[in-house]
Amino acid sequence: MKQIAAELGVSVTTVSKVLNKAPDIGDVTRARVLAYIADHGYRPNAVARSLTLSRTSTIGVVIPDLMHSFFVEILAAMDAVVAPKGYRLLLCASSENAEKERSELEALAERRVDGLVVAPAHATDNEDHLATMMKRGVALVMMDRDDHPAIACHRVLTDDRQVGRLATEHLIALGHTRLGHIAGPAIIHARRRYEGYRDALSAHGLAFDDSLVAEGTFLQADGEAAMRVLLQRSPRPSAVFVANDPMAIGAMKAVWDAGLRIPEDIAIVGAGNIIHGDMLRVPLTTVTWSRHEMGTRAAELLLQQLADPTTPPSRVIVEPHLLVRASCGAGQG
Amino acid sequence: MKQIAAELGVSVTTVSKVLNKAPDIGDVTRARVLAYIADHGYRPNAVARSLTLSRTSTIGVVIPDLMHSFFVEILAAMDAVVAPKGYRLLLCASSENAEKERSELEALAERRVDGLVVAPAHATDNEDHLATMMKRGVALVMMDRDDHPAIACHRVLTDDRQVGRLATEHLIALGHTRLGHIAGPAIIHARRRYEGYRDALSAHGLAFDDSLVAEGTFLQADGEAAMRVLLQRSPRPSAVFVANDPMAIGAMKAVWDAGLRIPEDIAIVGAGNIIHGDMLRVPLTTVTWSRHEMGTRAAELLLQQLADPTTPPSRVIVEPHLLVRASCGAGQG
DNA sequence: ATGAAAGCGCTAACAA
DNA sequence: TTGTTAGCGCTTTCAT
Repeated sequence: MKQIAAELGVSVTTVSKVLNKAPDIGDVTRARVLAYIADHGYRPNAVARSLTLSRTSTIGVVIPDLMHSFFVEILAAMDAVVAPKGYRLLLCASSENAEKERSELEALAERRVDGLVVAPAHATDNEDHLATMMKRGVALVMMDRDDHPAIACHRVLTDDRQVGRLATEHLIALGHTRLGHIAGPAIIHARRRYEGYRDALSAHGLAFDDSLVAEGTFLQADGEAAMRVLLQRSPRPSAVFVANDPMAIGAMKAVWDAGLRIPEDIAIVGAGNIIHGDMLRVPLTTVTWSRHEMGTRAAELLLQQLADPTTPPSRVIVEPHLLVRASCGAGQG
Repeated sequence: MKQIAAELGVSVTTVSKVLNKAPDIGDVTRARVLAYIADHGYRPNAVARSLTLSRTSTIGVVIPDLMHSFFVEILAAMDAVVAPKGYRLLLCASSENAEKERSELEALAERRVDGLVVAPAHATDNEDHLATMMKRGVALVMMDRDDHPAIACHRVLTDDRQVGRLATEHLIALGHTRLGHIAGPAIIHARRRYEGYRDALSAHGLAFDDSLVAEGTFLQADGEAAMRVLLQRSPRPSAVFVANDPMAIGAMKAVWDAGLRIPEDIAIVGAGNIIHGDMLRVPLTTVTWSRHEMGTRAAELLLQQLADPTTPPSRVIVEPHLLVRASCGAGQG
């Protein structure tokens, strides 16, 4: 393409300089080049540019669930800080599946993204990839999830144990004593929510009953299946803390399919404040924290790391709080 | 990197051939190379590869609303057909904004995507870009929206006029006579839904009342604002066809905020079958069509176009049908 | 103020 | 079966 631009009788170097706003270019030449570009509709080739610069101005983002508004909101916040700096986001979904995640990470590695924001789908898998990418100089931020302790990267998280506590204590305050939990998969993030649940139980002298805990992968379908299991227990729990909102919605479905009512027969509290959670048949009480802050902080850390790769890893915690709606019953207890 | 692989005393060509599974390579050499790659964790540089091949194996996707499950479901379907062929999707959101769309299209052009799937946000803007990209040999599929008639590309659509008819006739069958419409923006797709609404009106001898039509951009917030406008009319409409589900949800919010009931005071029908539409406080009656089929067909057409750029443009229509839930009241009327 | 030359990591003829 | 050579489109010293 620049060949063609050399039709103006200038060198490719000159054109390149014009495009990069180099100062050492004559005004007339610059004008000529700009004019030519304007009406011939030339677009620089980012691929070639990336190759020479060994920099793609692209940030890979790997999230576990594209259908969950939580991650999409974070994404939007990241994009807002990163786009003005000339970076683009390359979005990948792992579907809470370590293998899919691996293949996405490999693709991102081959594409030579400058940075990476990931909410890992698994506690141990793919750690090699993450480590390799860091070693290669790819800036890494771990987002929402806190596994892979050996990876020394920035982390933007919420206080998951507190999430579990807030949710469970709300239920307890409402007078429930037979409390179930639908847990997430075997990652530390889910584990902490579970621990928060147990914290609250023991803080209030309630016995822990193993049979009242079911497990899912954080996806809606699993929440439904898990709730069906809990409904088999007798006596069944009168209230359930579900580890995230998509599963909570699945759980609600299971409750209604069983002909029971929320919250009269069973109270439900989720986490993550999914979109339209306030518009549901029974508005979902949930624990929430700022997606905007998570996305913004993650993006800022990423950019900082890109600017100065020696920045020591930091750990930012976005505080959660309870959002009371209708799915646990009337008042604040 | 291949320099380093030439540590094995072979040429880069040889390594390249191994990676591309060329047949003319000795078994022992192949094995040695593969072994080296395996334990040195080498990843080919897709940027360089793209440069030589002038092919990125990337398909750009521009959708208007990342928070709308409709598009995300289509995306998932596309990914499922395209990924096994070695293509990756590069996702961009226009937020129903022509300027944002323009900047995303420019970025995709610079990145030299091989193909493009777009649901255009505007009837005329950015047509130059689309045309230029086609001229450059980028395979283009227009998805869900049918503007830019001058662009001769594949199109995967639903029958939008029929969408409007189905929705409106449902309302009429239920006995409503004062029918409002919350329309989408000035694109043909929205216009057709509006025409379907008018078709149904006149087919049943109902007068069209201009004051009962409000307009939004397809985003939820606009649906809410538009419904507030319609509620000012007196008498207000007893039923409203909203051009898509996100706006329908916004509209529901406005109705409830005004202290009215759905469907008793006002019936609502949407279009697009948004996720959790069945779980809303009042389950949303909507017109639906297969996102899976749309995504699959779009992806297949894209691949075909990539394989044979001379393929004449085709036009596939995915038929819509009514999905009755509760937001318009009891029975089938 | 402008340009020549080298090189980013890869693939594709074409030779050997 | 393997290697040599020549680019892909760009940026970047370093001369001029």
